[in-house]
Amino acid sequence: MKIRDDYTCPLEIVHDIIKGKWKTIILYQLKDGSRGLSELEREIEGITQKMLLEQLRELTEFGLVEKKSYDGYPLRVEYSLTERRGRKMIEAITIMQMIGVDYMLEKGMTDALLNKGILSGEEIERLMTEQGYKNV
Amino acid sequence: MKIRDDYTCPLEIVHDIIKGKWKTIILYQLKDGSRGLSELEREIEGITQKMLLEQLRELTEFGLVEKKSYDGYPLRVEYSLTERRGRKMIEAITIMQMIGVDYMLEKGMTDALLNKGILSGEEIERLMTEQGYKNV
DNA sequence: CCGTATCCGATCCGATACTG
DNA sequence: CAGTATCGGATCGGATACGG
Repeated sequence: MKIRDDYTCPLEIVHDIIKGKWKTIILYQLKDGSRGLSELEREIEGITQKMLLEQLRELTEFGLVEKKSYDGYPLRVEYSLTERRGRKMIEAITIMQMIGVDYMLEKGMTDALLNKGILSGEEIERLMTEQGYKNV
Repeated sequence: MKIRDDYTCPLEIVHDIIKGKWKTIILYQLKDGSRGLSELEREIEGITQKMLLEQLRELTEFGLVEKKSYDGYPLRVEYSLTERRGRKMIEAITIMQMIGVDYMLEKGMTDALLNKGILSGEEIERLMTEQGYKNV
């Protein structure tokens, strides 16, 4: 991606930073520590190597992700969140994920939440009662 | 936009919620109170009526924005943030805006920050010194 | 003032093949 | 294991015209 230099407000940059289908998912995957390319490819369901590299490059350009290469064989590369902006973005993504969870509870999409271990059955039960969402 | 019903993780929904060039800007514009369509059109530089309506509809479908219509002449419609999800999203957007501001400071794009009244000259001076960014 | 419809170039993103 | 190149369908988003 060509980074513009004529942004007129911070939210325009925000858009460029988070746009794309995979950015938030990649960042979230990095929140527990650095990862190699193939690890990410394995952990993120459905992503292709091309998209992964493309989005990682953009995230790096914006200073949210850091890349370290180690020569030798096999090649080793590590991607990780930057302290300054990457960690900060995780704060925002965490809030947004809560909104996503809330949406899924409202629409009764509880299976995915259970399967991915995001919430336990008890937590789902409690939250839905709390919010007045009907079980479907 | 057709809302899917087969999301497998909350971050997929997050993506649908925030994607599009104008969503965060529209939400941010609503943070200080409800707005009519033409007000938003006037306040958001560069947006077309078509995009505005499209994005407002999507934000409404996801429960971040609420729409109230009042019959009569002239027609009056008010868009506002929902307490439950709209306000929550502003928390995330605020964090992301900080990242955008930081990026602009690093790249020396201080004019836009001054012109929009986002930061004062003194604040810019202080932050740049604090972060070790060089004046350009 | 508010909303819909259409056309069309730009961009996104998945598939696939290939290199060090 | 890590990364590049290309192609083509789908989607996005701006311009513009029209309707309630």
